[in-house]
Amino acid sequence: MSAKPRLAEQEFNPEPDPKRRAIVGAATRVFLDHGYGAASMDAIAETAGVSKQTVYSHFGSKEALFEAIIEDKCNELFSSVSMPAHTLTAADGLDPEKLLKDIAKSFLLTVLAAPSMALFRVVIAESGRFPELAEAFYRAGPAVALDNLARMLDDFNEAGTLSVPDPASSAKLFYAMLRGDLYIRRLLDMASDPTSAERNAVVNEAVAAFLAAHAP
Amino acid sequence: MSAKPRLAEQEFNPEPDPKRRAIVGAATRVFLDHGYGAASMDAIAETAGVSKQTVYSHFGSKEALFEAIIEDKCNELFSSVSMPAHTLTAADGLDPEKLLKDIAKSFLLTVLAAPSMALFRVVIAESGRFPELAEAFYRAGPAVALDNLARMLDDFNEAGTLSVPDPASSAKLFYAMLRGDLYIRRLLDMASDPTSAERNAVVNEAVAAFLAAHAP
DNA sequence: AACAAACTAGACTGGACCGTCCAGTCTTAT
DNA sequence: ATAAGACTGGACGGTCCAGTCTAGTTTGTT
Repeated sequence: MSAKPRLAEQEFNPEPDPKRRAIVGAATRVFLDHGYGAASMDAIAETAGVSKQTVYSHFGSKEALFEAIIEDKCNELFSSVSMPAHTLTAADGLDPEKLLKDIAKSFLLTVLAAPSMALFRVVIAESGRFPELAEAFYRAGPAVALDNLARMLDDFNEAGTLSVPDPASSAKLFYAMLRGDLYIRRLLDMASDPTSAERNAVVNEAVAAFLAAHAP
Repeated sequence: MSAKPRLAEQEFNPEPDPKRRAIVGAATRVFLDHGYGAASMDAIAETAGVSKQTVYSHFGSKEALFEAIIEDKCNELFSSVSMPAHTLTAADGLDPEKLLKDIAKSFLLTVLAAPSMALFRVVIAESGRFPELAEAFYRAGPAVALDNLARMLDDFNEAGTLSVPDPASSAKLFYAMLRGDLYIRRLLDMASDPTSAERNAVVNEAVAAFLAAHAP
């Protein structure tokens, strides 16, 4: 009934419902800042500059709004993670070191940034109450990244550039190496958004160790 | 005023106040199960089999109780992590592979178990509201583990058994390798407590890669 | 026995919050 | 003009909870 109260005013919409976008933006900020429990629907409505009733017209409940916001944010944040590897998979004859470094840099740039951290913290905190959100998060992010990297490592293995007998495990190991001390401290909100130099130090050490362990 | 209402009834206490212990136990369960916000003081009092006033006599507020419980649990869980390495540091002439595997197994056994996971989830979730708890967690756990491992790697480096030019960074890398996909899925509450075989698979792969990257 | 400290059970206050309702306004299409 | 539908702003019921208070009971010490 309340799924899509909006009619197709314009099929080629320049802005698909500004109120709805305002609500989504406000809810994203409030939920990611305060967590599910501490976020109030009044605060969301006020932040959006919208009446509370309007919030309930678009999203039926606090739970529904929360789920919509989290899934939205997952897709937004992970779109950069899932895209580039597709184009890279086909490219053979490339330097494994450069490619791994590019992937690692892109990964850390996304994952260590404040929005990803806030999302991850909330998803972890609510994984008990919203297990389906935790799974959606995993499938949209880590699962895709692991899949792409494993496929790429398999290419390198067959090309003889690297020795990767178990691409899936090696892909997991590679990303694990990138989630070092800095990652933990970011999760605990003890470190601020790192500089590219700090990220590169992690990238270089991880890639060097990974290459040493997978020399042909 | 309410810091220590209890007198020194027995200096050599066989059980330092059973009521207090009941409250601590109940609060630990409730806080770790439901998180700070969703935990109610009534539920804690009832679980402890104690009146609410007694809870407030021992711990002045919900915040104070929460902080006490979290710090308690940190010290309890990390006592196993901080102890063994002390005895190992002095032992030279040992096989690095065996030692690293022992450390890794002990680490994963502790860290992937349900109580550590529950604690970590809550600390992450409340790291914004209770930054000092996040820091206490880090200092009692990761910091100690990193310190001990770095010292040990330095010993191996000087003995020539391994090549470790930067022990602190290598220690971080080693623990990072252990926090792989299984760790993430545990954090997201998607995987149940792993079997020793599952843990050992992670250990073997990580130690092999670490040794390859630090061959003398 | 007397007394004080600790405890219990339950009522109570004050406030936050979810979700609903409603009277009235504004926009848009017919 | 009229009608339909979205939105506002505020009030409101019901629930939950932190923390306080009271009156009465247990416990241990002197």
